[in-house]
This record gives sequence, C-alpha cells and structure tokens, in this order.
Amino acid sequence: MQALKYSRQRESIKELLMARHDHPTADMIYTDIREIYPNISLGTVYRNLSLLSDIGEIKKITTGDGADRYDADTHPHNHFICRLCKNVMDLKMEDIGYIKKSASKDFDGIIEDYSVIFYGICALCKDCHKEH
Amino acid sequence: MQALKYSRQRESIKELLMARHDHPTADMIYTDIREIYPNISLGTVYRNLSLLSDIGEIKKITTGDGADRYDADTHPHNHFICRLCKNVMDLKMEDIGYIKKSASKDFDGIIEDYSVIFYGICALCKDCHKEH
DNA sequence: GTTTTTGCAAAGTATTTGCAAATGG
DNA sequence: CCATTTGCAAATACTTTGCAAAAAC
Repeated sequence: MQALKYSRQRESIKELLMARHDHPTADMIYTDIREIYPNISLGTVYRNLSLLSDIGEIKKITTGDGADRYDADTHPHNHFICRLCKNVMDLKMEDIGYIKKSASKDFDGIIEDYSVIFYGICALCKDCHKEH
Repeated sequence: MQALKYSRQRESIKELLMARHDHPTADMIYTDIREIYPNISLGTVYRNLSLLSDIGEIKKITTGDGADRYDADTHPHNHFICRLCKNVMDLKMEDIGYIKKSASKDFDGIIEDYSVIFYGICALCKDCHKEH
C-alpha cells in the first residue's frame, strides 16, 4: 500500500504545469524546472508526471508525433494539433461528452473515458504559410 | 518528385493488414510477414507502414501506451482500448463526424481530421476479472 | 540505366528502471 | 526509523536512417 509523500519537486512540476497552457513535454518541463531545482533529474520529472496523471491531477496528451504532452487542466476539453507548427492548443467548442453514451450503446464492455484530438492547420500557419 | 514503385513486401504487408482486424503493431506484422519473406527487415515494415499511411491506404492508431497500431480499414470508425488486456477493437457506433463541424465553429484555423479513442474495460475482461 | 526499395546495422527518441542516498512523516 | 522520493546512469522500447546491393520500370 503506497502512501503519498510530499515532494517539493512534484509540487513545483504541478505548479509550473498549472501556470502554462502550452501543453509542454516532459523535457520542456525539465528544462524549466531546472531553473528552480538545478539538480532535478529527467527521471524525476517523468516519474512525477506519471504519478500526477495516475491520480488524476493532470492529463497526459499523446499526440502521435513525438513526446507526450501534459496538461494541468483536467476539465473535459479537446485539443487541436497543427500539422505545421505542431503546437497543441485547447479548442473552444461545445461539450461532446455524449459521444461516450453513443459509444456505450451497443458495447458490452465499459466505456470509462475517451480522448479526441483534432488535426489541421492553425490560424497563424494558415495565414503565413510557415511554422510558428 | 517521387514515383511509387511496386514492391512485393509492401503488397504483402497491406494484404496481411487487410486480412486481420486486431490492429497489429509494426512488430506483430514483422513477425507474421517473416513466414512469407523470411529476410524482410523491421525497417522495411516500418517504412512501408509509414508510406501506406501517408498515401492514405491504411490508418495509424496511436494508443498512448506502447507501439502504434495499424488498420487497413480506412472508413471512418472509432476504436476502443481495454485498459486491462490492451486489445484495440473497432467500435460499432453511430457516426460522430459532426464533432468536426462542432470543432470548426469558433476556430480560425482549418480542422482537417480528428481521432477518437475510447478507453475502458472490454466485455471479456469485465466478466473474468483478468486479461485476455 | 535510372530511380526506388530493400536488408542490415547503427543511431536516434522517448521513457522507464535499479540503486544508494536523501527526504518526509 | 521506515517508507517514499530523488539523482544518476544504464537500460529499454519504439522508430528512423545511412548505405551498398537488389529490384522495378
């Protein structure tokens, strides 16, 4: 039975993640957190991101291209990834939670969760024909 | 400009993928295809899966846990992943293509595509309380 | 004959893990 | 003190790549 003990590193990772909204990778977080804890290791960052994700305090976003991203916003919302600049952004759109019911309808198992990612070209890349 | 040349290996990979519906990984395909082409290399499998995916003949499924899966069925449909047995299965459900319109509504960029994955416990794992 | 594809091996990413030392409760 | 977490380094998992030879056209 594993009791959770406080750690400054974990706290700092979560704070950092709550302060930004660009869905950073473990490595981006590692780089930033080193300014506060210069000796923190990448392994610790990965371990804490996994742990926070397991207990539901953050969300892992698997993009299908490169490293996983992390998001401190656990409210139901969807993401968009620009195929040019690769930025991961929040999408403002109406709730589509009912697709879960839709999926459950003729299914014998249990649908617990779902994740949606939209792909395309972001506003900036659309206008400039280059990456951002 | 790159012209596409026939290759038996590529053809075989596509046939194999069309014959099965379990969304295999590159490595599973590699193992199977070796019974036909014992000298095929894993690199060739990866290269062809990428190529087929790029030209839209197959679909890559990124699961967020382990290797990517591949699917020869390119019709719009959604997938379910059991968090116990990790199987990736097709979901029979009504079309939810309108979430794309929903996402486009207040978005300045271009939504080209989307992918949905449902997570939970499959019927078999639900009944047996163990993996399959 | 020129271009594309292959097999092989090596390299490249992303992530996890073993372990002794440090920290938390 | 005992359990958990850390830093470090090594290991692992997955995928891509350089290159000379083979195959396609």
